[in-house]
Amino acid sequence: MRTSNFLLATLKETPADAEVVSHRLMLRAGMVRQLASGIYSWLPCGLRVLKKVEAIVRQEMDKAGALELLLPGVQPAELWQESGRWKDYGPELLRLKDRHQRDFCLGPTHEEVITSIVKNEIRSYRQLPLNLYQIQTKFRDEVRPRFGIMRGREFIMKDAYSFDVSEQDSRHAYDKMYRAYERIFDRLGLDYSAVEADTGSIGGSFSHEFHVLADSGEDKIAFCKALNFAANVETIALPAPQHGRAAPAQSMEMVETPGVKTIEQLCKMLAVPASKTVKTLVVKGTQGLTAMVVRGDHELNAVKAEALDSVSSPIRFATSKEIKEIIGTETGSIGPVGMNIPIVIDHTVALMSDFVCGANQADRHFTGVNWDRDLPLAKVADLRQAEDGDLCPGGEKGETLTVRRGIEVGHVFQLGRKYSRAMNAFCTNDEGEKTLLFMGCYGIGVSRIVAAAIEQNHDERGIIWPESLAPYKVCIVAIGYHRSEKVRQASEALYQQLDDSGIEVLLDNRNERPGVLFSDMELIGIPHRITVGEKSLEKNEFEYYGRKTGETQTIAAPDLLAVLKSKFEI
RNA sequence: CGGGGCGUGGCGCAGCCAGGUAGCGCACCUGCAUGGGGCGUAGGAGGUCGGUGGUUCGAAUCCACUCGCCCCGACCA
Repeated sequence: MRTSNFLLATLKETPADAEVVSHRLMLRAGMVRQLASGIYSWLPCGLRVLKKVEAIVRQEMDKAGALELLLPGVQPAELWQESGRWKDYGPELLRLKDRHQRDFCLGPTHEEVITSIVKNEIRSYRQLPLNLYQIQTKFRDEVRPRFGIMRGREFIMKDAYSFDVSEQDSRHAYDKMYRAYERIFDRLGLDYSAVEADTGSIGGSFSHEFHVLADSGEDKIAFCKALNFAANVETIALPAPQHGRAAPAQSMEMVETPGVKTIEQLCKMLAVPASKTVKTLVVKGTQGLTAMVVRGDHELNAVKAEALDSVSSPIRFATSKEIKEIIGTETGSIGPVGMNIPIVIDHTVALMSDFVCGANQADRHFTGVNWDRDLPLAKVADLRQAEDGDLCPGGEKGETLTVRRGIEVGHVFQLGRKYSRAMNAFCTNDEGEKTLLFMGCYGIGVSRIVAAAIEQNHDERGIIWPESLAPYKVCIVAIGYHRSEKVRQASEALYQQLDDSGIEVLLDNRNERPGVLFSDMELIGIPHRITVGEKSLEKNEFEYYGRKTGETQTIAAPDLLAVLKSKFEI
């Protein structure tokens, strides 16, 4: 391809809306354009990268024995009513009506459709195991789309579904997918980690998420190097600490805390560390409201809270109106002392003494509060999120956890019989009995991977593609293409030679200043650059520049192809 | 959903408070010049100021409604 025939939609200035680096660079490099909130068009340069990701995913899925198909994006409500998710899915499911006023939705995922196909086609265990996948556009009406392609409403996903006659076979299919995912992310050239994940509302036996490690990630991942353990922080159970509770040293006092709404403000005003305070969060329970108490410097783990019988699932926080009506105070001054709704406290809170908490009166807190003496010890549970430095739950020698941020790009899941049961997907086993199928589902965020790869591979000049993802492998920058016949001929000949060798090459033959050519090629992140100019042509040489290494080298013309190939990673 | 912010040529912004000729930079087009890192120079084209309604002699500017986009949100409950 020549840039003279290409839509090279690069931007010199950064659009004001773009916050994270991948979003900025995708816009600046002319890869995507926003059409509506969370909805993007893919321009040629971006599409080439997207196709690279797709191709790798497709190859490895095929190699793992999965079969590709393509399912509809628009799905009838009946199917979702059958599985129960028409009610359960909530506003993220975009619903619409056709001209006959029949209900449909835009598929946010395809368990229903795939199950309906399989239950009609599969009769016997002899037809199994089966793993079907597709690469398709999905739509989830996110509350708050953000970070460009990273959390869009419309996005591209590879989703696979396995069907087996036994739990053991299903486990087999799961392991196979897990290994295929490792190969995929290796080939994509990403720094990633497979972590134990929450099976969430879907239930199921186990699940792993694949995360690309990046500071802009929305998830927190805990690692334990010593034990080779990694998990999403929300899944990590934290056992009760073994030490006891210190004896009370202070008496309980009410103090004025005007304007204090946050733990930070509270600590500042009273000059106490956050670990001496507690925060009380009010959530909707199965009967009325319930208070959850964690230490001031800890975070409530929504998954753990949800798991409690007394808390409604999905978890919902009480509104300020409800708090005012039932507890009779403003947010910011809530505490367990004299609380008139059920209380659950975290393990660590149960072991605190002389702590600070809200007094359930506006602008007042208590100091020197102690369990048993000032208030009865409440129900104790594991409520908080694991943090950097916490003890590794599997460790016995005091191993600690390190927490980093990750972007979830893949998820493998055992579904068990949830959907086959709801939708009556049976087959006959080797004893002639009808038996419910065991399912697994396996997702990869194809479009998100493009953004994640940029988060991990960029510098101040632009994107630095891993070779496996680059829109073109080599670019030829022709300096003086329109002025020098020599340059034009040499660059065209080189272009032809590379193209004939099956190398994806972009010839920049625009009538622009050299600086413009160089910086655009660096912005869009082409891994290898050959510069053709009169100076070097006189010596029958080309100049090489490596985007990732910054390496420059002059290469004698006859050696060019061989030397260039030696620089390729793949 | 709550809170905040922003909609003015393709992009980035000023003008709005104090109503009166719509402006700047980049990009674009035409010359000249230049040619190894987003040069220089001369000229030019392009906007019913998100939409609707109102106030006014007069609205980008004031008022009301509305649409769109962005950011923040247990941190405290």
